[in-house]
Amino acid sequence: MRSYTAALMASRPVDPQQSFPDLERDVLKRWGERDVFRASLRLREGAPPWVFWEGPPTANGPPGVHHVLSRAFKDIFPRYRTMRGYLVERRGGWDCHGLPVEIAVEKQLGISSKEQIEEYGIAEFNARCRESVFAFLADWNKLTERIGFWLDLDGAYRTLDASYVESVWWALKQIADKDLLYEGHKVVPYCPRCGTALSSHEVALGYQDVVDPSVYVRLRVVHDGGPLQAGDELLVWTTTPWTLVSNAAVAVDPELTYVRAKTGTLDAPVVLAEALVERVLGDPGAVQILERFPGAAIDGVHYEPPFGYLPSSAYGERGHTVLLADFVTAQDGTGLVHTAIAFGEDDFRLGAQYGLDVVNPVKLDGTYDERIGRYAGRFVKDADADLIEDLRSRGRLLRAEDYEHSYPHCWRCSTPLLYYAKPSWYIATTQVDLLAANEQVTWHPEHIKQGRFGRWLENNVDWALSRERYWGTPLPVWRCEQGHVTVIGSFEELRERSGVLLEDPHRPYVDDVTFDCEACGETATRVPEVIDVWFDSGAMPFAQRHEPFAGELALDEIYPADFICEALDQTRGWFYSLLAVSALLRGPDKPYDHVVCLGLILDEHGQKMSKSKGNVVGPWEVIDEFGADALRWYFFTSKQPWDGYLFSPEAIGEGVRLFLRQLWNTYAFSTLYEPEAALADAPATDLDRWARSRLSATIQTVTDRLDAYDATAAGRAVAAFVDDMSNWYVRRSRRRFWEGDGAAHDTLRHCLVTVSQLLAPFVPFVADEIYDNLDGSSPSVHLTDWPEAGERDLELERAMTVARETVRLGLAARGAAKIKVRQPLHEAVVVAAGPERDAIERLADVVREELNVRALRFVAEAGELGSYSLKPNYRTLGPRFGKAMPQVAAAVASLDAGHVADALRDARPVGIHLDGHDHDLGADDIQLVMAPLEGYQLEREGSHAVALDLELDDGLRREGLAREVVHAVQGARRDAGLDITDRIVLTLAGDDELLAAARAHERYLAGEVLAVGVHFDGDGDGEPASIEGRELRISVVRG
RNA sequence: GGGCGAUUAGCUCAGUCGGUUAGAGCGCUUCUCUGAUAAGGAAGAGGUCCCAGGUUCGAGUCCUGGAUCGCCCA
Repeated sequence: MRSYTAALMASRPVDPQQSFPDLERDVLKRWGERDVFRASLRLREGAPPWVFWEGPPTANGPPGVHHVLSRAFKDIFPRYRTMRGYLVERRGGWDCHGLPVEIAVEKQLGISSKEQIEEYGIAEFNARCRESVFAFLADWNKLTERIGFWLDLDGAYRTLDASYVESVWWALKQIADKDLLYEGHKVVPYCPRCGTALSSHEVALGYQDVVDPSVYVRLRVVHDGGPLQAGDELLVWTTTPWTLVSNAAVAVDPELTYVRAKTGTLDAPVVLAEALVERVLGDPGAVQILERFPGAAIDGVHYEPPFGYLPSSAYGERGHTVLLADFVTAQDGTGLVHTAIAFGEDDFRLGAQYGLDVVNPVKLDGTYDERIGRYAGRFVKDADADLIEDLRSRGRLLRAEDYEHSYPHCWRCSTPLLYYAKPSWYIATTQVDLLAANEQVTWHPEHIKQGRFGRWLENNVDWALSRERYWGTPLPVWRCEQGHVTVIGSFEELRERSGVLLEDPHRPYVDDVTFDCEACGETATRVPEVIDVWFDSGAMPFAQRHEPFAGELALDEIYPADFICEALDQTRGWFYSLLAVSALLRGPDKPYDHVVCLGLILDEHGQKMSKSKGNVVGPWEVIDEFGADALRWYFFTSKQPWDGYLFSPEAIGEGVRLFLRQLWNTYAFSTLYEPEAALADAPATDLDRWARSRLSATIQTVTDRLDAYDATAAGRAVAAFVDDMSNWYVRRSRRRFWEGDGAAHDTLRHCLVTVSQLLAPFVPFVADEIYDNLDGSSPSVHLTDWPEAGERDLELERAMTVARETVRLGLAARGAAKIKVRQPLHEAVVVAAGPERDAIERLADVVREELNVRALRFVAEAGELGSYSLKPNYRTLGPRFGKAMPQVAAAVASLDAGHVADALRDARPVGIHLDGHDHDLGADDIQLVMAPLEGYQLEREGSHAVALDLELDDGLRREGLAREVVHAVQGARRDAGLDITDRIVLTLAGDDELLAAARAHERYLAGEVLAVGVHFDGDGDGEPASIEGRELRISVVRG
């Protein structure tokens, strides 16, 4: 066992009022001076690696408190693993490309369209993007450092670097070589303002509740056919009237039942799904059903389109006819679905199935082209009202109303998205087994795997990769006029073909590079698109190292990461792109092992934080007031992180008061007293052994929970131990510290130093300060090895639990009797038997002192103080007796309690009779419960009770008064502003009985108040005090 | 409309394998202790464990349905 005596002498004095933010700034300085982060990596050189990947944020906006959340969790596990002996490299990274950056620059420039960007010049525009993307880099770095997130910021990877781009190209080439990169003509969510298609994860970011028109349109049947006659009207429903101008067909479910119905208000019969008659036409009594038939019966029926701008022939043979489809439902609308091939995914598929031609009369800026007559040039969404009016005036409208629903908008500019058939480059992620890769990942919380993420992967569609934008990794696809496609996988390959070695691979420079097509010799030029930024981030594992060009690590040495951590919104973002890129390149092996998935941060009322609501709590205001440790501690321990947080400064302050202050004060106390030479080798007590055993238990729990990525339970276990130290170990051991007991000092020091190690991953600043002052044998706690749990003394731990319970009961009894703890009493009578009694006897001194009684008397029989009643233990008996439990309970209740108590004490079984069989019950099966006798002041719980002898004799009363005098003098010391270790000369005057009591216990009094001299001849001008109505005058002079 | 999650004291949260009388902290009331602690201790008030069914000897816990909230998707 190590002695801390030497270290003690060297320890700095500790300010109990220490400001944590100030302390943290000092610790940061020390880390800098001692180069601790780098030292922690050097220390583990050659050790087995434990791989962490930083999901790159974009630094073009200031970091918020939710970034502190993810950065706190990105820090705790790497710190822990480092202490466990792994080499944990932590490279920072920045996501540099993408629309957010372009939007910000557009705002700066006061422009808002692609034309304006090209007018401005792509080279200059991208140069501005390059600057703007790091506009808040300093803020990010400052915050990262301030919260103690150890990350290699100098060596951070950047997705805009040429080396990074080249690795991304390499990956795309690999994918193309597997025939998984293709250009498709698909309906994509498209932002007409940004002029680009959006990926599904981008669409997910922009759903808004909006009110759209909901229109029911009547389409006149042209020829008799099947159950229908010319002039009948097909009813279709849509919430996008602007697509009606390019209506190409009507879809029905072949198996659904439709009706031809006559209403009171319309001349012609109408056609719709039977199930929707009432919803669409109202009062069913006023509707006459003429025919009922399945949808298949009207296959091929011709109708007049709602608008005549585009002739049926434009769509081919089946233009403006009824088609059979599998996506029609009778959930809403009419059961007949308006189909505009260019503007819906289902529509497009159906059109392809029936061989309809794609006709798209909407230009890329979202306005109608010249084919749409009077609407040409108008933004489609703005034309809705006029189109509806047009239908109404021509008798084609059944009804138009408002319809509130959630509709996707552009996540950056809030423009409503259009679904739009466009050529676009895809990665065939449906051809790789993403589910198999996910299967091997361990998610925290578990349900993400099969739930949110797994369900989403099951419905995975091909990855729409291309963006018709400027600031991004250029799609490395060149195409000649013959349409031959060449995918370039490196700068060197491009140089070989074109003779150009790119310095900057971005647009517009890369756009100028051409070469002769290998297949036909014609000139190949690059396609104009850049790629989805999520592909950039998904390529981060190898691109951050410029692999495979650097040639240091193979893919299977790079993958998988041991740990990644991001917020829940990344299920469709980085979690997906990492998984997909890995699966595309290396198959179904897991890309990452453990994922901690964090929840959202809401304000204290559960509202989203937003600038417009003014409820945003910034990271700096919290850190400046409470410190980074406080914020970290809150995130780690206030709740399970994936459930999200109701965030308020008050909640953080509570953690400071209840945990950090308690820890700090315990630490400060440990530096107040020095061991006396004579007591340096004092023997360890049960209390010492208890503290060390509890420490071992805590090490076990914290290690176990951190291994399971459960910071919450781990942190709470440390807090519980710190509370045990502060409110029990130190409280019960104070006198030993005053006296200079070496064993007590060593125990407390050992516990605190070990706690500082356990806390190092959680609250790295306070932990390091405590370690540095109390031990300091290493330059930082973060350079130490994680503590090993020592042996535990389970019997002693259990005994202490019983003893503390006994104290609690005794104090409750005092409270009930209104006898202050200062007043000593003769004895406490404890009812306990067997191991409980052994436990209390073993720790009798602790119990006596805490209760301030001279003696403990044990009563094994309940009879003297109360009587036992019996209760069955359902937990043990339930599984054994099952349905018979009610009879067992009755049998137990009818046993003689005294007899059972005797039997159980002697470890003899108790028999009950049930259904003609005898059963033996043991001590675990029956609980003895105290029932009090009348007339006794006692507190009981379970089988265990404490009663107090309240009789006072003169001796006890004098001692009680002496304690009151001590209490009063301590108050006077404090009022006089003395340090707690100052010696005094004490002069008392006043009530004779008080003075007599003080005189009788003079040595005790002097010892307690650190008096080097006590005089009882005061002249009455000391500080007045009143004890039980008696007057005392106290004068205190520093001695 | 679908998926996932949540709902336990005024507030923030625990609650293991289904087991007796559901816990902690904060806040509140009363009392108390103090030679580290703006702390600690005791007592009190505060609960239809979202609702309704079901399974079970026994349900906060398992099942089914529903409500509300959040996120995601249509």
